[in-house]
Amino acid sequence: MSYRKTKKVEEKLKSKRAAIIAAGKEVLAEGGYTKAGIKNIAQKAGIATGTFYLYFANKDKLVETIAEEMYQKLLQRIKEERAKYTSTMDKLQASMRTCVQVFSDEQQLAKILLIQAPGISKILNHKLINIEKELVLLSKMDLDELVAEGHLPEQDTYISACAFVGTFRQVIISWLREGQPENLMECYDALVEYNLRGLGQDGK
Amino acid sequence: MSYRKTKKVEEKLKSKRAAIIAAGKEVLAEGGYTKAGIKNIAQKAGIATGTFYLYFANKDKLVETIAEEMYQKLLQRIKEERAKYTSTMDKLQASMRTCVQVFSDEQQLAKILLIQAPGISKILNHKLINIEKELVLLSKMDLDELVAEGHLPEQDTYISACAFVGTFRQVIISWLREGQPENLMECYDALVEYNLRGLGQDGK
Amino acid sequence: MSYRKTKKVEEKLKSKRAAIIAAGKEVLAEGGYTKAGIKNIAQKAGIATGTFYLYFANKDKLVETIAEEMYQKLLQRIKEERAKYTSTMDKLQASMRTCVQVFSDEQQLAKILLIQAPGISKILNHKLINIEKELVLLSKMDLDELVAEGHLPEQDTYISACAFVGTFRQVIISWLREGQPENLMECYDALVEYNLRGLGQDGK
Amino acid sequence: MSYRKTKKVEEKLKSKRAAIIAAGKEVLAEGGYTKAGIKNIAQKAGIATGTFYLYFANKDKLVETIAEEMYQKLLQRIKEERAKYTSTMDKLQASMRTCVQVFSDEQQLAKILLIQAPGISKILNHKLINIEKELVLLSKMDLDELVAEGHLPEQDTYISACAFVGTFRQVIISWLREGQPENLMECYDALVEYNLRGLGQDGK
DNA sequence: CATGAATGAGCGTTCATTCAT
DNA sequence: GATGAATGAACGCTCATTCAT
Repeated sequence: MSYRKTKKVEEKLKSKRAAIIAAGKEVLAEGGYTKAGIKNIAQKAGIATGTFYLYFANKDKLVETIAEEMYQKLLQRIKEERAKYTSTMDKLQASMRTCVQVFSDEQQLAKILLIQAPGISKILNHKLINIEKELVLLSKMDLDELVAEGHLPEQDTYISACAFVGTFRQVIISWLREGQPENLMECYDALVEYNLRGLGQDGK
Repeated sequence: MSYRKTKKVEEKLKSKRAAIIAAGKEVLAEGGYTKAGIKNIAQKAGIATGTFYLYFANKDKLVETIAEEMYQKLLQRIKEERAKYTSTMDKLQASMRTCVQVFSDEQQLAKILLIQAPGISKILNHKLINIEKELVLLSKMDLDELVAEGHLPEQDTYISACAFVGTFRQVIISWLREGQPENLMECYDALVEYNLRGLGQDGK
Repeated sequence: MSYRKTKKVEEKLKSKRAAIIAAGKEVLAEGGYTKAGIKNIAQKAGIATGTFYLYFANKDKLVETIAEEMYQKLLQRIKEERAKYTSTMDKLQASMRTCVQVFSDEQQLAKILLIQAPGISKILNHKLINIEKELVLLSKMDLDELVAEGHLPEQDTYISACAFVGTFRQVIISWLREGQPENLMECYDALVEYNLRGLGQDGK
Repeated sequence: MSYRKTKKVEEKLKSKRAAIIAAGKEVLAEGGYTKAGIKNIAQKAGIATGTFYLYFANKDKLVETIAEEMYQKLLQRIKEERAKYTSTMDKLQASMRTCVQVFSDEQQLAKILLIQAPGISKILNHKLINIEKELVLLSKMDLDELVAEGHLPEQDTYISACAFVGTFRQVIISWLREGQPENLMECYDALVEYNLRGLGQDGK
C-alpha cells in the first residue's frame, strides 16, 4: 500500500530517462555508435549498467528513440515556422532557416544527424536518413509549386531540391568539422541568395 | 586449363597487399567499418588472417591506406582534367565533372567516401574528411580567382565553395541511396547550371 | 460482485507466504530452476519483487521450503495410510499406493520431485533427494521385516527396495513425460504384482 | 605454403576438442547446466574462453554434442552386446548388463544422464530423455516377443518395461548418490533375478 | 509492512591481434 | 613469408538482491 508514486518520484524517473537519452546523444555525437557502450552511456547518465535496461529494451531502442526524437523535433519546428508564411517561397526559406537555426542551437543533433548517422545499424540508419529524404522531398514540393506558379523556370526539381539541401548540409558540416564559418546563422543569407540564384529567381 | 586464370589466382599473383586493399574496399563499401572484420577481409583477399598483419600493422592502418589511395586517385584525376583547360571557369567545371565521373564509375569509392566515412575511428576519419576539405578549398581558390578576374561578383567564396561542393555531394548521395537520379552523368549539366547561376554568372 | 472472489484476491487474503510458495511451485514445475526468476514468481504471487524478501531470505530458501513442504506432505500421507494396516505387506503396499495417489493428484509435486529436482543447487537438491532416500529406506525396513517373518525369501533388501521404488518412479516419469500410461492409478495393480513377484512372494 | 597440417598439429586440435568435451562433461556432471559456465569449462580444458568458440558454435552445441556422444556410445555398446545372443531373453539381459557395465565404468556419463539431465535447456533435454525412452522401448519390444513366444505370461508390456528399466535406474542412482551398493556390477545378478521374477518367468 | 527502481557481478559471445609452427 | 589456432579484453544483456520511499 505504500511506495506511492509521488510527483517527486515520478519526476526522478522521467529525469533519469532523459539523462540516459542525453548521455546517449553525447556519446553518439562524440564517438559514434561503436564507441557508445552501454557502460559508457550509463556512467555518463549517472546510473548502473543494469538500470539502463529499465528504461530501454536494448541499445538499439535507445538509438532509435534518439533518432525519432530528433526527427520529430526538427520537422515539428519546420512545420511551425512554415505555418507563419503564406507564399511558397517564404515557406521554402522558412524550412531552411529553421534547419540552420536548429542545427546551430544543437550541435549534438547536427553531429549525430550529419556526421555519425552512418555506421549505425542499418535499420536505425534508415530513420536518420529519412529526415534528410523528407527535407529533400519537402523542398521538392515547394519547388514544384513555385515552378507551377511561374516563379521559377522549368527544371528538374528533384535535382534542384537535392542541390538546395546539399548546400546547407555542406556548410553545416564545415561548421561542425572545421569551425568555419564561425557563426552559422550569419552565413544564412549568403546561402539563401546562392540558392535563389541557382534556382533561377532573377529579380530577387 | 593453365592460361585461364581465375580472378582469385590472378590476385594472388598480383601483390597480396593490393588484394587486401581491394577486399577492404569491398567490405567497407558494403558493410561499413563495423562489419569489416579482419577475418572477413582476409578471406575475401584469399589469405589467412595472420597474413594480413604482414602487410598492415593493424586494421586502422588498412583503412588509412584505403583512404589515402582514394584521396590520391580522385585528386590526381582532377588535376589531370584541370590541366586540359586554361580558363579558371573551365578548370572549376572540370573539377566537378571529374568528381561526378569518378564517383559514377566507382560506386565503391563513392559509398565509402560519402556514406561510410563517418562512424570510422576519429583519426582515420580525418583522412577521408580531408578529401572533402581539399575539394572545397580547391573550389574556393577557383572562385577567388574568378571573383578577382571579375567573372563573378563579390561573395564569401568559402561559403560558395561549400555550397558548390554540397550540391554535388547531395545528388551523388541520393543516387547511391535512392537510385535517383538513375544516371549520374545525365544530371551533371543541370547541376552545373544551378551552381553557375548560384555563383552569379549571368550570361552563359 | 463482491462474493465472487477471484483466485488472486483469495490468495492475497491468505498468507502471502503461501501465495509465494504456490507461485514458486508453479514456476518450478513448468520451467525448472533456471526459469524461476524472482520477478516471475512475485508477479504470479501478486506481490512486488521486494516483498518476496520479506518472506524468504533468498531464492534458495524458497526452493528449500517448497522441497520441505512436499517432503512433509508426502511422508505424512504415507504414514497415515500405513497406520490403517497391521501386516507389513499391507503397509508396504499402502506406501506405494499412497505415493502413486499423491503424485497422480498433484502433478506439480511430481514434476518438481521427479523431473526438475536436479539442476538445482547442490544443497537444495539434497532435500529433494532425501525424500527418495527415505522412501527407499522405509521400503527396505518393510522388506527386512517381511524377510524376518518368512514372508519373503532371503535377499539384498536394499537392492530390492531400490528396485521396488524404481519401478514406481519410472512409470510415474513416463506418465509425466509421455502421457503413458494415460491413467496412473489404473496401472497400479500391475505394478504391485510385478514387484510382489520380483520380491519372491509366490502365492500372492 | 607453410603451416602444414602435420599429424602432430592435427592431433593437438583433436585432443583440444576432446579436452573441451571432457571438461564439459566434468562440469556438467558436477554442477549441472547452470554452473557450466564457458569460462569454467575453458579453464578446466586449459584454454582461453575465446578458444572454446573455435570448437563449438556455442554452449548449447557443446551440451548437445556431449548428449549425442553419450547416446551413441551407450546404444552402440548395447547393440554390440545384444548381437552376441540369439534368444530374446538373453538379448534383454545383455541390454541391461551393458547399461550397468557402461554406467559403472563411466560415472560421469551416469551422473549427467541420470542426475543432471533435467534443468538443461528443454531442447537439449530431449536428447537425453530420448536415451531413456529408447531403452524402455527396446525393452518393451523384447518383452512383446517373449510374451508372443510364450516365455512370459500376458501383461502390459509397456508398464513392465518401465518397471524393468526403473529398477536399474534407481539402483544406479543410489550408487551414484549414496555410494550404495559399493560395487554396481556385483548387484547385477540380484537385480536381474528380481526382474525375471517380476516379469513372471517361473523356472530358472 | 510493501514497493519497485536500482544495483553490479556475471553470463555467453565476438574480434583485433599474436605467435608457434 | 605464411598460417590459422589461440588469446583475452570488452561487448550487450540478465537477474538475485538491496533500499529509499
